[in-house]
Amino acid sequence: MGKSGKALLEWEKVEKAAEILKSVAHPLRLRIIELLESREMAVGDLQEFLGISQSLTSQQLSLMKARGILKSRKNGKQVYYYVDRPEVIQVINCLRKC
Amino acid sequence: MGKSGKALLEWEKVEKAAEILKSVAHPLRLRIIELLESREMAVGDLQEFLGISQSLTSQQLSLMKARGILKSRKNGKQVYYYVDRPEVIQVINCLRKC
DNA sequence: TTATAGTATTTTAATATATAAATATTTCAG
DNA sequence: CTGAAATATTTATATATTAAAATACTATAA
Repeated sequence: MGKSGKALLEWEKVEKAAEILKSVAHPLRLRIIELLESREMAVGDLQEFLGISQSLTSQQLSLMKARGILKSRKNGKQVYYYVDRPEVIQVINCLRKC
Repeated sequence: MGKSGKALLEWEKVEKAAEILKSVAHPLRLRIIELLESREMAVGDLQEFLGISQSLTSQQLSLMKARGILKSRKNGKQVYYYVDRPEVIQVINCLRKC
């Protein structure tokens, strides 16, 4: 089994990983991802669930969408968001275990 | 097996988790944790390995120590740092797999 | 002691993030 | 069309983070 330790991430990947972590390292955003883990949800429902303003909800969603964490789908007047990056769910599961 | 989804984290825990993620969501800090994953290291060695200034090295280490991610041990003039929170290593392993 | 190697802290300036508030856009019912 | 519901964007302000530079601290050798 060759060398003892695991290989380090390349620097570019470290930066990418840090960016993903940053996108998620916020209480509201973590909660949003938890909520979206099992099903897609419309903005309004998320907003109600979180008890925060419409614009704050939308801002957080846009941020995560821009960084590739979430995707969205339009249905009439509603916009449904869902997780597009399974690894962030894994990360949260890691944390949940602690 | 009762309910279908997993339970959401309590709000306090969400905040704590976000704080931990934030402490780690930075390329230099991620790299430092990777380096410390298998062994403790002295500040000077880390500094050389990372190719950054002494004070930046120390600042990052202090930050993570203050947040409970790292601990340190003094030996003469040197200070050795090591990871005190195994879960952050797991999180990084999650990311490495992607 | 004193000099120095190793580390830590403080200060500062630039940049980024968080949030609220106001405004804009889109879609559909009527 | 027009109005209203749902969502998005913009703007402004407060706060936090980043990183460099300068300075301070601490342990040891001499």
